[in-house]
Amino acid sequence: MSQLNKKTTIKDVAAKAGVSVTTVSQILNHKGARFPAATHKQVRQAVADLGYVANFSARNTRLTVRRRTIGVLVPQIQNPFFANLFRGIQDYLYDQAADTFLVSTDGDNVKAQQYMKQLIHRSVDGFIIASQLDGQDPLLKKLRRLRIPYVLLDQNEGDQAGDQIIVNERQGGQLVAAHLAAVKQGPIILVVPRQQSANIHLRIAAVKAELARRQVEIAAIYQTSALEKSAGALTGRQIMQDFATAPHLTIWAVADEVALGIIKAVRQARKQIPENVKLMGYDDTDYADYLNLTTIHQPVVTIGREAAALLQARLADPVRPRQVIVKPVTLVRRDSTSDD
Amino acid sequence: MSQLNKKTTIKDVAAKAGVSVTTVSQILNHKGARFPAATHKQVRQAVADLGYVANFSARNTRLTVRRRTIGVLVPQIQNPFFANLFRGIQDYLYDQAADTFLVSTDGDNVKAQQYMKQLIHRSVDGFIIASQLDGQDPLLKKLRRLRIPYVLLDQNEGDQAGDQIIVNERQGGQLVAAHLAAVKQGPIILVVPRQQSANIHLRIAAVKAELARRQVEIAAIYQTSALEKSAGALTGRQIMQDFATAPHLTIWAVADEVALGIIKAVRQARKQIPENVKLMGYDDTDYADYLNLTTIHQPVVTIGREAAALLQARLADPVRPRQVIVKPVTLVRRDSTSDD
DNA sequence: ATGAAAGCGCTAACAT
DNA sequence: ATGTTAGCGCTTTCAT
Repeated sequence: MSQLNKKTTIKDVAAKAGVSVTTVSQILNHKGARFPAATHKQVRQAVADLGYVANFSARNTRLTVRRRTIGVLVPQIQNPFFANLFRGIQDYLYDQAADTFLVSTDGDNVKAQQYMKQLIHRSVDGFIIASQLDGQDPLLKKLRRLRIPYVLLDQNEGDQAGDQIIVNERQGGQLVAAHLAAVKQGPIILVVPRQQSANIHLRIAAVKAELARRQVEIAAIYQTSALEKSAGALTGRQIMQDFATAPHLTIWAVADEVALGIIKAVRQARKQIPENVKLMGYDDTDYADYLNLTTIHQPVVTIGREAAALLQARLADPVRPRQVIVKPVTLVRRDSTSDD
Repeated sequence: MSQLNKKTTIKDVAAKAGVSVTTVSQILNHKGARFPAATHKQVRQAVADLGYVANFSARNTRLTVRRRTIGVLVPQIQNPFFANLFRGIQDYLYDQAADTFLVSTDGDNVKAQQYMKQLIHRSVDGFIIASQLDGQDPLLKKLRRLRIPYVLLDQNEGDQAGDQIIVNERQGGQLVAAHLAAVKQGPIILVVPRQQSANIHLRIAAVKAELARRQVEIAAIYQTSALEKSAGALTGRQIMQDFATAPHLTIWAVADEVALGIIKAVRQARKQIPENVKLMGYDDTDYADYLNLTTIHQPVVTIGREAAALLQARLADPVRPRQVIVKPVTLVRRDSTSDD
């Protein structure tokens, strides 16, 4: 059988085909027009027989136009929001001759740092970062120092260097507030994360401001430990306990995943949505439609595609003016806030 | 400012530090014990000043132990089942000095083929394949020809070459049937995919066999076009229409995502789960718990980790005997099949 | 303690 | 139509 380790090289192919390595290289790179069909055939045959694949690294040392490599950093790939973001990115890059290393940081910052370091060592051409990072984050500082371009998603401040795609959080917050005011039933409760990234902070501030403008009172604001279902369920249980005697409640959760946890808590408290509790989320995750959850739609697949496009443009022209794209959001009404 | 294109090389660093490239290389690769601290400092300083990162490809041409690269193929990263699988894989590989290219094939076989081709050209060391592929699939044939190792997930036959992790579908099917028999209320309906991969086929066959053994009748079997929420909803609507007059139904869906679509259809038909419809899924996706869906638990994160371990072992020893690991499943009872 | 030189597998310029 | 040679950026051997 075949040797255990030694990969077959272009030399082996050349020897087997009875030609020089140049001939093999040229033909395999579609620059062998001058060689007769017979030579092509011999070479192809030898390649097939030996199962030869050119060494990627060796090729790259000489090649001028290389296939690009992109690093993608998301906080949680299990969250369908980020899964769809990734789809959008892959969608675009697929046609653009680039491959993506995906890193799901899962709240582990040390891991994220180390992974990033690895990807940098891999000569990754650029990054798309959806994990919340402060502009002063050592990771971003490092990227800037190394002049590795990156596109930041959903972080409205703190970084003045990278291209960005942000969502109109002010508009989103206003839509939330207006809808809460319209469907309001019993006390209004907001569920927000303890740690607030810039964009989430803006979102919440906009909700508060618009409710205040409409003179609608907020009964309570609960802090949840993470933007995850389990954290939402915990907070939801607390709410149902604290407001056990209230026949009606109106709750807004900062993200659909959190709302999903609250749905569970409401059910466990043997209350009904929307009869007893009107619930609203944010993101319009794949699941919102199936859970009948009123929410704010973010065009996440599009955002992924545009982020990839932004990065690609930046790679092509490192000195083009910095771009910040703002995407609008829309309200999606579903039964979780309906009247009956 | 810095030049537009030219990356800084080890030569630039050497020049700036006033030493030879050898010295730089040695120090940067932690083989510079013999150099005095002063030299180290100069080199590090030059590296920092220039923002130097060693060219990955150039390094790799000489390096003996390289960081590994793994390709991961999943049908749909938005499905939390596969997102968690990926987490398991990344979890394990992270410590094992390997990085993963993720490809979500999204039912596009042409795209999958082309992506694979790219990854092969990238000298990917091995693949973990969760996309359903026939053993005769050209993709697998190619991998075998090129002697690139791969681990197949969840495909019980058709391939005798790669290591595999499979789930005990027979056991799963029996658990489903036993539970259906126990909670049965009205006609029993199965929802299965039109295209059945080997493992899904086994699962369904086991359900049928066990129901037959228990002399429990299946009222109808519906075929759904894909293992997706939207397909499930479509089929669910059809069921609710066909059985509009039945006060009670018992439905098993081949996957949680499909069950989720059915939940929506049931709700739209203004029926209640579990009062009117007892519903059961398969997979125990993150969402099943939040939707109160009775289902069969597959230890997916573990499967991901073990798949990665299997591949790593194979890379370390290409001639070790072929491994096939069978994982057990468990029934998870929730309210969607409860009594009241 | 340091560097010159060889060589990794490949592509490309330059003969022939 | 084909091969010889240089060189990519790096690591490693071997002198000094």
